[in-house]
Amino acid sequence: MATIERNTTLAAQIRQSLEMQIDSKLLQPGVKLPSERELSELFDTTRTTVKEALLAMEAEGRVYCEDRRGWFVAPPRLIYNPLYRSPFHQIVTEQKRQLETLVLSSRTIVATPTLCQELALPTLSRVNEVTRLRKLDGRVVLLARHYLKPERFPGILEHDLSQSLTTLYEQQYGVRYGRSRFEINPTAAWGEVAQALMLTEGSPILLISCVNYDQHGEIIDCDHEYWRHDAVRILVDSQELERMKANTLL
Amino acid sequence: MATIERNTTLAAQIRQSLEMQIDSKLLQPGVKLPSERELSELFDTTRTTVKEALLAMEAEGRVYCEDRRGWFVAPPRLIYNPLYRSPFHQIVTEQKRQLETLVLSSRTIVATPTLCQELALPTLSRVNEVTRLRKLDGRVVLLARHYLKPERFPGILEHDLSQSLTTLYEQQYGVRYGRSRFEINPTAAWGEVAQALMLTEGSPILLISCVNYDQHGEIIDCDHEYWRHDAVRILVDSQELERMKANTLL
DNA sequence: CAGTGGTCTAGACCACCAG
DNA sequence: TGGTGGTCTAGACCACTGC
Repeated sequence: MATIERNTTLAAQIRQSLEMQIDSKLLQPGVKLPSERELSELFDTTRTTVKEALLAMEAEGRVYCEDRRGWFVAPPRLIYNPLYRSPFHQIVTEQKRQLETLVLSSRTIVATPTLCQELALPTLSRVNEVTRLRKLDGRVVLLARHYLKPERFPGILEHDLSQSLTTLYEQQYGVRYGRSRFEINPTAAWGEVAQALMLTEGSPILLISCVNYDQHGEIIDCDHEYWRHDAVRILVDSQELERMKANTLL
Repeated sequence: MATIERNTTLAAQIRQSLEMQIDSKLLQPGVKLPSERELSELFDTTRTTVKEALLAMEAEGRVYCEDRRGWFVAPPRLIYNPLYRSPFHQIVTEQKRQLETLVLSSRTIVATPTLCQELALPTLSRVNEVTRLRKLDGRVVLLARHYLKPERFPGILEHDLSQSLTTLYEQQYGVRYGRSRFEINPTAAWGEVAQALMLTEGSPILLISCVNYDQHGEIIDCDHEYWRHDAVRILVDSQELERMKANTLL
């Protein structure tokens, strides 16, 4: 919550002013803020200073920016447990939110060295790559690239890949997730990633990389998830893991 | 790795130029970059543009800024598993790095509503708060605030709190960590946190909140860890958890 | 085509840090 | 005290979006 404070900098005053509007629900999640130019007139300053305030609020996850579209009030973060490999759709609906999945591409490629290492493959192996964009309540929040071992999922690229891969694995191939391992890196978005997430080049994002194993401990696939950093909150409970295990192995 | 590309923007060219120097080890981790003014002359541009390039590199974790001190080449990230509650000193030395811990304050306070909830305490309970600053290879990377249930650790504030709390708990109070639960929030640094981490107000950071339970499933303590976002890489393996459990419970 | 943010210029004054 | 980044001004042109 924003509190009234004596603050030295102009940018801090702009921030507080906007935060008070947001806290008081006068500015609702998803609503577009006035343009940088309008704000700079409102606060009798320049775009540079307004932008500085907005960037700090963006870092905090209070507002977000869509490239050349404008600034918006950030909705609540999605709570996400990367170890909990249930269908993503389910995770989202349990939080009473709406998911949309777009398949950007699906193809077979030669694995990069990093991928070979992650999937424990010999060099120059081929892998299936599926790139999907996910929208939360209509907003782009996640670009996910899945890399599958082709021999485990023959012909999978012919299926409808906008559905849950978890379900597809299980129903079509009898493969279920067992243990998994993930890594979180705060980093920046460039090129395609920035474009897909509608971010400016160099914006901070969260990169979550998962490696998944089946019920027999064999590697199934891995994925690289590029998240808008304000859209997610990671939550991991070691106890929940026990329950998951019970569910998976029985 | 930076590759030579035709890039449109000046800021991107500055970035690539600096990244090439870093990749080629001409600029070693920890080394100070030329001042913003020098760089702007070097690249025949203004401080604004130089700063834009530096901020993007900071988001990526290639460089970092110390408030009013200058810009430095970022050292490799520390690999950190928040579920793995072994002495932090051990985690750091295993990665052949050097840890320094400074106790900033230790006192008894009235728990905030958030804290009461996290620790499952009645409202207006008192808790012991220990604030510590941690340096990795001489660089401030983490401000950690621990909140302990006072009745579990009578007189703990009299001990030397710059040592491992894990060890202190076990040796002085016979308390060992069992399960735990953590949460990761990308957010921004304000006030004391920004100051302690030598960050500009509003810089992006990673907030990791942990709640820890003892071997009997009772809550022991929780902590709020404010990390410089470029200093850490979270890694969690569900299998490792099994081993941990075996170690803790036997 | 009007409006948006993205990028960039060429300065200025300040607080703070280090020698 | 000289040099650093922090903050801020008052503009400009551009690429792209959305009507």
